[in-house]
Amino acid sequence: MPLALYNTLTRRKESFVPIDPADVRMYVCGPTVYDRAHIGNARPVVVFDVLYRLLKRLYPRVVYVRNITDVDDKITARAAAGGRSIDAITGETIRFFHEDVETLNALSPDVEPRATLHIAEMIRMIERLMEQGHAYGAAGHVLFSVASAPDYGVLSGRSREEMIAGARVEVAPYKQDPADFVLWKPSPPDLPGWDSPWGRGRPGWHIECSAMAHLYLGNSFDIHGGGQDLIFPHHENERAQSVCTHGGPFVRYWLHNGWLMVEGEKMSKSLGNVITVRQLLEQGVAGETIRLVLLATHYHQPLDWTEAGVRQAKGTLDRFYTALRAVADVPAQAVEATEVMGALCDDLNTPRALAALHETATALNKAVHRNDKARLKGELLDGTAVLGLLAQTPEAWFRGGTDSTAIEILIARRTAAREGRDFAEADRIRDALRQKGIILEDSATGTLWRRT
RNA sequence: GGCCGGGUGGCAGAGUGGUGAUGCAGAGGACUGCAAAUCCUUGGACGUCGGUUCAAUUCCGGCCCCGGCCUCCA
Repeated sequence: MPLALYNTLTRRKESFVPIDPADVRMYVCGPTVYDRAHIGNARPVVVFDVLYRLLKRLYPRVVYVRNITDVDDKITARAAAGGRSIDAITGETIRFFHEDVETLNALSPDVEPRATLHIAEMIRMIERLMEQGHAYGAAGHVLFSVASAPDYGVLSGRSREEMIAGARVEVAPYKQDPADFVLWKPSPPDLPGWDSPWGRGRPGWHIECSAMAHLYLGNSFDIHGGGQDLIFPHHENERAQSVCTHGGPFVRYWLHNGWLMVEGEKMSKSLGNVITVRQLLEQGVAGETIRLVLLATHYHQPLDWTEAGVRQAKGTLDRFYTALRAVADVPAQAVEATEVMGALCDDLNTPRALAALHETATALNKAVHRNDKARLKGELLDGTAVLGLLAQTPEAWFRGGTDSTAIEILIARRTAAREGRDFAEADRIRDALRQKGIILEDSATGTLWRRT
């Protein structure tokens, strides 16, 4: 099935043609590890996880690299404020990040390189840029010369003049050109630093991605992803560095996910409405529910995170798991969810894929013949698998973490009451369980229960 | 100020030059002791003003509103 992706570089949806179909390569900007992952961090993780799963179905080999930025002024500031070492903070935050990402059912990337372990590669790249006249030293810094990059600005769609005219930040006096940016900056003894030809210092923000992408994916690769806010300056600068270092094309398809809002407002520290994955989990929102909320809006659109949206995602998963539970005794047939694949191959249209899954669920609920059930069950499971959903059993989804013994005893008592036509007692037991968040469902074959 | 994206029914959210996705919520019905779940039926939309067209929610332009970026925020 042909895949089409919206390419930020051309501002068009294009058919995806890999450089080497036997070795598809993707790089996604990962977290800066100084704090717990919030839902804005979770969005690209989940979105590009779906793309990764899709690519793995379409191509025999996919290499997915997602970096970890573990040197950054925000980390340094956090360390200074909390009186903790940088290593303690980054180590803990990486552990937390992995925990959170696992609850979101995101697959691990093939490579997850840390910036601090690739300083040598960065230095080498900066040296090459200097040799080629794309970079210069000034006041202990090394700066990238934007004027030397022929097509600088094509990714973000802005001219150098516009950027300089619109700049709100004072231009450092040592820059030859106001648009030039830092490749390497000096570090005083109290800040993290590495020895380099330009003295003890630390890398600028963009060079780590250029260096690590080059190391693991080569001069040029297929897909580069990240949040929309990274288009400028991060990806524009990263692209300029890489193109100037290696000559030819860098990335074929640039993909950017939209911004996330909370209850209609921008999510920001100043508004105090930042929601972390951890907070949601502690409130009892399942990781799978979080994942579905993030996939219920097309990745390119802004996503408004709301309580209502969380409830709706939970309801959708209840519906899917209910359909699955009803056919627990029917083995799934191995079929491809072609509607879902078609939707995802159309620029990762997850809402359309979910609509198709709803229709499959309805058909499954209606099916009477065993072979229809087997086929539709297979279709539902295949489609949700690409989306990374329905990864658990209905049993675990509906009852996970609940002590069932007491509930089973009450259900047995209620069944006895019903058999004796004592509906007042039966309803009393049902209401008592409902108070505890347990919903009963009577059927011809017995009484089922689930948590709300 | 410059650049970019968006405005779809009560809500969420796709899509399309001409038969109005999908889900939730609402209404009615089937099933049930009553529920729950499930199934069936059903009302309801394309910010605004113009233009192109036989025909526009869909293409073009103006306007209004919302969001984002503009040197280190995913």
